[in-house]
Amino acid sequence: MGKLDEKKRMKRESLLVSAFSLFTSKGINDTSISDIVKHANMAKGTFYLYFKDKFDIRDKLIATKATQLFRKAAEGIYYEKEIYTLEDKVVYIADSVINQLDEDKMLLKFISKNLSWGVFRNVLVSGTEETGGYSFYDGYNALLKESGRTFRNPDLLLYMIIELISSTCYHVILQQEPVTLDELKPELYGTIRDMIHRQEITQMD
Amino acid sequence: MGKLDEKKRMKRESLLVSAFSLFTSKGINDTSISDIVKHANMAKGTFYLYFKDKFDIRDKLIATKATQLFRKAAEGIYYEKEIYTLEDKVVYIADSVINQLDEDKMLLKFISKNLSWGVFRNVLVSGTEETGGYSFYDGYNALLKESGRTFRNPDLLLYMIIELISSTCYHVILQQEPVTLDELKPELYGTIRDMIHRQEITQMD
Amino acid sequence: MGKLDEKKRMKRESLLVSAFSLFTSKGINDTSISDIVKHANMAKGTFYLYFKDKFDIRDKLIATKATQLFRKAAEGIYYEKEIYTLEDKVVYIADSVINQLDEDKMLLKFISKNLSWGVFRNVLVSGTEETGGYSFYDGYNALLKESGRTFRNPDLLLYMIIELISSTCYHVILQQEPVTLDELKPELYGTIRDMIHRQEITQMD
Amino acid sequence: MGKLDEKKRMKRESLLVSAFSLFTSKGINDTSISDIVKHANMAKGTFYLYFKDKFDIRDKLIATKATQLFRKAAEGIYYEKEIYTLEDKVVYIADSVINQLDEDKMLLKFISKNLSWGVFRNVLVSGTEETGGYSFYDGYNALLKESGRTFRNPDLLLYMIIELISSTCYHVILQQEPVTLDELKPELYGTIRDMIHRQEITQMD
DNA sequence: TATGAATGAGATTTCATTCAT
DNA sequence: AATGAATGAAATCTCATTCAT
Repeated sequence: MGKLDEKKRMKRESLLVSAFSLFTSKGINDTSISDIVKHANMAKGTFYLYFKDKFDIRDKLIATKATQLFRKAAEGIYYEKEIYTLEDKVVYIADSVINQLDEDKMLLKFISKNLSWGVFRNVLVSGTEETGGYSFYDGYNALLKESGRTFRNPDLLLYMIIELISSTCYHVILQQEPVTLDELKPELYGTIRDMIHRQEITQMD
Repeated sequence: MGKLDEKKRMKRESLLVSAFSLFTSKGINDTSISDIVKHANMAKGTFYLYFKDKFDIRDKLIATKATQLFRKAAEGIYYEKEIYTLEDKVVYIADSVINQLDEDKMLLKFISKNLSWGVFRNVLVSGTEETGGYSFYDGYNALLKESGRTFRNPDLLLYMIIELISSTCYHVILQQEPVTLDELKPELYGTIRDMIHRQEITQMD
Repeated sequence: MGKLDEKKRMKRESLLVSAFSLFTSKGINDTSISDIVKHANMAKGTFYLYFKDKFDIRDKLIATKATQLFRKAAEGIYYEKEIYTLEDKVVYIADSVINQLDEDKMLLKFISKNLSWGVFRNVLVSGTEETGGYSFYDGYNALLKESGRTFRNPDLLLYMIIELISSTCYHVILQQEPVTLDELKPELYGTIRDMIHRQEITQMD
Repeated sequence: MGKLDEKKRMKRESLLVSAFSLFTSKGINDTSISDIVKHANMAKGTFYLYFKDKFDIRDKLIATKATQLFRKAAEGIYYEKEIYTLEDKVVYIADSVINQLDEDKMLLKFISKNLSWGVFRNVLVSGTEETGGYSFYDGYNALLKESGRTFRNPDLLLYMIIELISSTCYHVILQQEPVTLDELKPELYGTIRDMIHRQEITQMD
């Protein structure tokens, strides 16, 4: 991580920035490696010193961007005093993620088109070079434990929440269809609370 | 529909079949028009007599496949005697769709990668040449009316149900991750029931 | 000529009209036979019943159009009373041709791009199906004879006049460069008179 | 000019040579980029490193060839002792150009089919990469000034001379029709002298 | 490390022409 | 005579990847 000297890190960063900019504006299919290096003011061959191909740089980008997104959302919770229940915390994080995506629609497009559960696990569960060692998954499990409550299948719960959010928000944010984001939010957060409740194992079970 | 003579209909059908087969096995990006016509045993130029380009044939395919899927699910309900409540009916249809996709994983891949809410509306709401005039949307609204109950935003309800199903089932069916389909189903159907309940306007509202 | 029944003549005419319209608006290279038949509301195969290929129909068009152009110019001279000298007559005809082309720039483009001296001879010297038996060349020679004067090489004279006119007028009419048509005309007509004078054999020669 | 390293200059030159050879033998329309690179022993993609498309290479060729043609003609005049009048000088240059074209009929075909007044201005008036900074137009104006005489519209004079030469010589050189080149020359040069005379402003004007 | 010229396979698309109906 | 579906050769252009410098 700290091994690469500064100059090399800058080149790599520059390629990532260019690729993100082009992927989100023209789409991955219509972005060529030529485009990326031209945008980054480098020679074509240089690309291959840092990345294997277009899909390699795409995956590195998703890791970086998704990590930033979730880290920022999770960090915010420390500054909030009045959030006590698990439900409130999960909804708080969800809301933060959604608001970030609403403000950065390019990011939304990019993440939604490319973030699959498979990639998600790789990115958020285990730290990679891109994530800087941060693991959202660990944070989620800490939240559950902290609450002192028990859940049947925490992985499934997380999975369903994430899929529900990402799938419903995409069109709503980009097209305001079939409802606006403000109309969607209460239903969405209500449903998330229901999901948590449904998964809880009470003493009576 | 009856306008095109049989031979032309067969050619067109043959191209659709070939395209579907290749799209699902190699992916749309890695399927060329050359591949499609070769697979269909035709000359390259023939493709352009029937479709504008690769995206045109893709859209026609989605329309066809999605319509078949939903129609089959909705039809089944007529043969079931013991389903009375709206919740039961919706879950029955969802279950039918999921089972079809579980049995035809190629179809699942294709639909999931390409069925957006935008396309969905075009396909299921209004009849096109591909749908043969069938409208799933009309059927859904009939179901609601039939139940005698009132809902705040039926469109939003349908949107959320469809997005939840399609997003959660994709990885579960294809990768059995993070749970198996049998483990997912009760949670999913429970959540769908919660969603319907949540949207209902009772006299006390 | 009168052999073809009316229906067939109409089809042929329709193809010629469509081709001229497309050739002048999009250029010959960018006009396909498909375009022509589509514009003429016919089936593709029909084209080949009347013409061999694109160049065949082009040549027929040039013949028709060039003949009309020169015939109209030459006819006008009969209605003019005050034109006596050969020079005046030639300039009169030249002026008429130029004015026709100035008024119909599509025609100018088409003729200039396609009328070579080789084609010109075929078209204007000997009557073809397209020219309806009219020969401008005969008319020209009659003019010379009528004047009672003798010229070294009447063919060369005609050739030089036609080439000078067609080459200088093209850009001037279309681009008004390097001068306007009104500025060009006196120089052009003066030069034509010089040419005639230069070619005349006087008794002193 | 000295910027591109030798190897690149050679490749580019090789493409120009191949294109010229094919354009003049088969015509531009019937020459494909495939033909050009095959003839130049290169890969197809290489063409696009040097030229935008077929029309780009054509324009570059015209510029190069036309410049060479006029430069050579204008240079010759310095070695001639016995040429004093403006008329003699212009006729000398015209004769040189015509003789060059007579000796290189491929060049004649290519230039005549493609050299329009618009292109001519771009090529001969202002120096481009292809012309190496040489401007025939400047040389022409210097000739006029040198003569101490005044002309109404020097641009028009040049335009008419060039158009007359290029249009009359094409068929005569290639087909010996309607006269041979030797028969054409005296008429042509006589007419050029008339044109110059006609444009001169004498004190009596 | 970095460069960028060169490659050539391959994708898309057009279109003149044929021929069965 | 007229049609128009089918053909498949051919044209244009792109682009990932290599490699000599």
